[in-house]
Amino acid sequence: MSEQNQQISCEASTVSGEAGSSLPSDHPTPRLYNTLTGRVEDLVPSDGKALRMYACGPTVYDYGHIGNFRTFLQVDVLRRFLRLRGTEVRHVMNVTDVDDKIIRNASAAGTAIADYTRKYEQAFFEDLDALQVEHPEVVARATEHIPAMISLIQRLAAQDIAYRAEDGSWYFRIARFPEYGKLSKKDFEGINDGARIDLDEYEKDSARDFALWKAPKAGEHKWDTDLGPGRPGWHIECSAMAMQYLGDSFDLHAGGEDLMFPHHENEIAQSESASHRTFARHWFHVRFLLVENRKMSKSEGNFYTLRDLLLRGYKPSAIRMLLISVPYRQQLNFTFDGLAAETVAVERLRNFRDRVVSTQWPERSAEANGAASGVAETAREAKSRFLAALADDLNTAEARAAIFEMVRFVNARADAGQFFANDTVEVMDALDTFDRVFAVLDDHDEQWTRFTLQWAEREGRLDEAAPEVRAGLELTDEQIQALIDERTRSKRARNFTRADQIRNELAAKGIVVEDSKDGVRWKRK
RNA sequence: GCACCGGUGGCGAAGCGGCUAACGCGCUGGUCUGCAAAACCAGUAUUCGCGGGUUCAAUUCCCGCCCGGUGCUCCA
Repeated sequence: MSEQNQQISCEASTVSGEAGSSLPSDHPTPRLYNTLTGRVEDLVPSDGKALRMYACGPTVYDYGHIGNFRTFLQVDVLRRFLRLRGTEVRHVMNVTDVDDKIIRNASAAGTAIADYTRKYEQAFFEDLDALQVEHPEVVARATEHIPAMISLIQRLAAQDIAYRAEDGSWYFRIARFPEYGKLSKKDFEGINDGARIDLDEYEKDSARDFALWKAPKAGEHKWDTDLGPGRPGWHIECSAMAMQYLGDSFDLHAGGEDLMFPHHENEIAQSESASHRTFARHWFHVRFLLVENRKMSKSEGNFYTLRDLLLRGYKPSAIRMLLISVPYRQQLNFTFDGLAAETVAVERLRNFRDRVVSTQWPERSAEANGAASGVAETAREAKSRFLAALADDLNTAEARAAIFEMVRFVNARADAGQFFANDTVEVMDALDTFDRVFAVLDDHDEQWTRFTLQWAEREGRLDEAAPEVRAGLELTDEQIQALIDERTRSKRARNFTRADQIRNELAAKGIVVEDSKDGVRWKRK
């Protein structure tokens, strides 16, 4: 019924895509698990035009860690997949640039909070770039949306759902929102919270009531507003900005699993109490990752920022590949062995693309015309399997498997002399489709490693960089090429001792040399 | 304690009622190569945490147990 209507409206918006070869059957409707309903459901723009989504962004008080980035990466997979299908995306992300931690850290550093947060906000977007994460259409800073938050609180106050406590803070009256708990599936009916917490201390009517607006403590940064001086609560920030940019009701809200309660539950309570409409129809939660089988934490000593990993010599592409490859609803066990494995896996795909693009493939002869080598068919099949897997609740593991199977098959055909010039189109189409979501084939790794080293130098943290990383970037491309040319001359002169010496020298600096019929290739490991 | 999720080869990880249990990495042997690398071929889990049950048939469904993780406390 409604499902069918959605399908139709969705296809109408798909047609605008450029790829004429893409049949509708190649583009099954994306289905995604919805935390709110507990079911896998179709995900289509409710207005038939753009998918409106809100994703909780970073609190910019420090550098982002790999757990943060798993969430942003999975949201990136979602938006890239939607765009690949031709669905327009309107993606809003907040930047929380005021909260307790920021206020504390800024005052400890003796700087204004804006100066303190600017650095980390910039670093956050640099990290996203390193990981090839597309930027949202709208990035909204909390501190620039105070009036929207005030007016939302006022809407709630007008209904007596928001109330002012004695100290000037404003709270949300949970008793007025009977559906409270519907997202996290918690039942608050039987809870007698007064028995557990000393209410006077909180100046709240009920212990569960949460802060919308916090009265300032002495000397703290504050905004003077119609509600009185203070600063916004965390939850109201997302409600206000989501509603400002996406309307009272929109398609999807995303975030890490820990945000489900209380943050997202509170967002729902605030927003739906104010608007009397469904806030977000679909809720997308990304599970936590483990590091070496333990929860990542500073006390465990397994806490890694993206920059930590880059300084150790791991490539952004491998990190992206690893964090993306395990479907978002599964806990992912991040290990250094796994990261090394993904480095090789990315390498395999890049080698394959190079081979397809740079080889002079024979034209299919007239007599061979009838006998299909199966390459084009396999590529087409791989592409549709890839798309189907992603449409099935973003099964990235299955999706990449389809591409790897194609790679092995095509490599084998090519070795057997059964790959022809006109097969390239289909194979590259499958590969490009893969990469529009996975985004690991273009090599930006060296660029970001270099960038991170420069950053470390500025921050006085160069000693954290692995020696091989620094050594690998010592040689310029020109110097490397000169050595390779010398090696080639030595080889021609059958001076293999010198040739191998050069190869070993380069290898020590992380540069790998490969010979093939089509010439010498080199790359940074 | 209550709630939820997961335990599949050396590692990571799909599959979730019946196909030889994907895929990546690793390892072993081979082809190619001056040697490597890349690529390919062959091999690498008679078995899916443990014990019951349902079924003609279970890794896939149900029950119990063990182990790991998460939430309940402004950490993605």
